[in-house]
Amino acid sequence: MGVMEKVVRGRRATLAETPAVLPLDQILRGDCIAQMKALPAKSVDMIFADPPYNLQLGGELFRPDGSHVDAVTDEWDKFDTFAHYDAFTRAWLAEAHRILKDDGTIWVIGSYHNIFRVGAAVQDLGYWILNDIVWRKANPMPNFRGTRFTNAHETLIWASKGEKAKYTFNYRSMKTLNDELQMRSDWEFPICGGGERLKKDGVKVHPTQKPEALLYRILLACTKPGDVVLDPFFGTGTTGAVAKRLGRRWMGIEREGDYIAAAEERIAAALPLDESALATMQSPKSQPKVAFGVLVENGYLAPGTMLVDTKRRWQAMVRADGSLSSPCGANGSIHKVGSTVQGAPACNGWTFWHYEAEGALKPIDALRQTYLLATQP
Amino acid sequence: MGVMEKVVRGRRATLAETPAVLPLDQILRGDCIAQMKALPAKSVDMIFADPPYNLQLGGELFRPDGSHVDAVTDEWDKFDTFAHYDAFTRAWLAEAHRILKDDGTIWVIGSYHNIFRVGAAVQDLGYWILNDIVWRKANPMPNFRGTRFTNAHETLIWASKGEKAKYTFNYRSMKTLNDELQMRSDWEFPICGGGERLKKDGVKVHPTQKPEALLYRILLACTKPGDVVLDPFFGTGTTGAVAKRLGRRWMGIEREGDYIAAAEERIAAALPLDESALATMQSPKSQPKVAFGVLVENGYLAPGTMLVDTKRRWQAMVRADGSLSSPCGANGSIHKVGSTVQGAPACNGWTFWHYEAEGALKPIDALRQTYLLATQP
DNA sequence: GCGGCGCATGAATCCAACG
DNA sequence: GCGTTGGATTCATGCGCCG
Repeated sequence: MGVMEKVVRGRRATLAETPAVLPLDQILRGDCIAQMKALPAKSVDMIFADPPYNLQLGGELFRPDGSHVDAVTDEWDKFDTFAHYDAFTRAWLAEAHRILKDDGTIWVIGSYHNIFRVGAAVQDLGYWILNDIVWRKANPMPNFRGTRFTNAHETLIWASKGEKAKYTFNYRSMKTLNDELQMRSDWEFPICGGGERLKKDGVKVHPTQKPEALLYRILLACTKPGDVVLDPFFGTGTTGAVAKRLGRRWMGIEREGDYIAAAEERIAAALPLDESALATMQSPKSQPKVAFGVLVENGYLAPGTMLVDTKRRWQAMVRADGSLSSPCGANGSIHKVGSTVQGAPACNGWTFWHYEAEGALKPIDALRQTYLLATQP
Repeated sequence: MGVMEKVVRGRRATLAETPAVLPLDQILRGDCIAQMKALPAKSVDMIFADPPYNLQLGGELFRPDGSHVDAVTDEWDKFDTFAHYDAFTRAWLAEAHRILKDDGTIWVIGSYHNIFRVGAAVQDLGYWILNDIVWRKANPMPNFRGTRFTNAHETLIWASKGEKAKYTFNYRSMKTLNDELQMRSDWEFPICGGGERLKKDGVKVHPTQKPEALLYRILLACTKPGDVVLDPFFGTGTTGAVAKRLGRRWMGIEREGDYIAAAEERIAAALPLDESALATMQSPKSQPKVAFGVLVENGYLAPGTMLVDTKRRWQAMVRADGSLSSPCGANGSIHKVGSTVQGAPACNGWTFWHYEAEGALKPIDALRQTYLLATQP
């Protein structure tokens, strides 16, 4: 379905905000620059871009056990020179700048192979960098030959259209998400795997699928419900799936038919959250801290439930007053018992303790998020 | 004391490695580009650089000729300003490239204001990026206005002189430092404060003094004792103080007299570590090599002994000359036969092949360790 | 059904010395 | 310079099999 058909789908489109010509909630097949050129100026609230990294990999790499490392060798990641990569980068970033609303922002993710070139281009094109964000990978691939530091992170750039531009930043939502501390510029997430990783016949569909948690935090931080999000390197549609879940409108541009097919199936299966769950936190006064005990009081976690850490090395039982009790005799708050059993000076109980749900371990912080989303007006 | 005096001080200087013309363990006063131009080519093992971060925050900016650039905020001049910063960056990076030994490396630290421009320049000048490292600040300054994410990190770039260049990386030291796990690309340190922070009349001497722990890890990872480290933006001399402590030679370039005075006092007070304390975990490859045949010669393993892998899927017989012979016809070194029987591109015979001892399988590498322990003084 | 073990795998710019 | 060879090198996670 091409951009020229100008079809509008979905529920939340508001004429005042969203030009009717936008092909919302669709994947546009083709080259990202050409497709962006067909979109109207100042029509998009946010752009998330995961462009080719230009990895410049050499020969084959083997693990110490002799197994072969499946590298990113796709044609779409190959560029002859830095100059070619720069020209491509500046071309799509310039189109992105034209399409963005004046109060819109752009996110770009990359690694040291490309992010410096991307960042310089972002600045040269007049964008104003608001933050660089580090995605710390909880489980990165090791450096098998012992020749460098483990490459354990990727970098994201967040920028507005210019120095004086206004932009959306849901400060309270981020602070709430971070246990009432300001959200920092370093975020930790696992790489995309398990049930979230799209596979076909047991083989990963896309070599670099991003975790939904990453997009969830970005969209929650920098967009409002109903906002239009464009992903010019859509891949298997993580941006679209999370946007649908969070009640945002989305557009994706992708060249590869296999990726498009996987993305469409995935997004069709995604469930939007309740309207009520989407309200973001507004002011500190209307947003008190959530005590762990409140979750117990409200039935999010039953007294007697056993909590464990991710490695099941320690456990503790939830008591009726919201305190924990461990078999070794430690009692107190989720934070205190967490630090005591570990012998650590401090511990964030919200992320340390996990409960069993649908056969998987989930941090109790997830329950707090559920609670907050459900109770905030 | 100027560079032209060509004084050599200190203990570890080796004529073969360190040209006598280097002004070692000194601060050179003046413009960093001019001072670097006076240093001989290929004479420095490592460069650590903490350049001015940027112009838009009102920091100092100098053109390649050393003249001062007035801060400007006009939109039209922003490009002009970036261009000047880029020219300055490329000028000092080019000199640094000339001064570095072919197996030397460079470190540059920066924030999102400048690091993308620096990184692009590093790549354009032919350096080969080895890692980007994130310094996660344990105690960053909060974002007081609640308009962005807390800027809680800075970025370092580590690069060799070119794609094929060799370089020093003390892998074992880093792994040991990190509790026997590979050192990752994200490091956490507190910002410089407390007794480490240099103050004069209660006021901090330098606005961006770096923590010694950061330099400690960098020098430990990428230099050997006696190596020459240059810091072209010396400031209050963190690089010099740590280099002295770790038994490395250093050179600093700095323009401001106040910084120089503070740095000289600080470095004079720094205590070098003991030789014994400087010893770090060594990679096995820097231990004396032991040929497998030596073990046979010395009776650690008798000719005719059958070796097997851990799962007893393959076996091979030890021959008198230290080669192996497998039933399938493969002959040669322990590595070659190991790779041949597996059909693998490579194999570490020392860990692949096992012998039977007391009813258990032990790797032949254990015999090598025994031999080394028995024969090393 | 549960726990333990083995195996697969992830945006990776991944060797050095010698003849 | 290039081909050959010695030999050094991995962490977290999810899944499936087996006892």
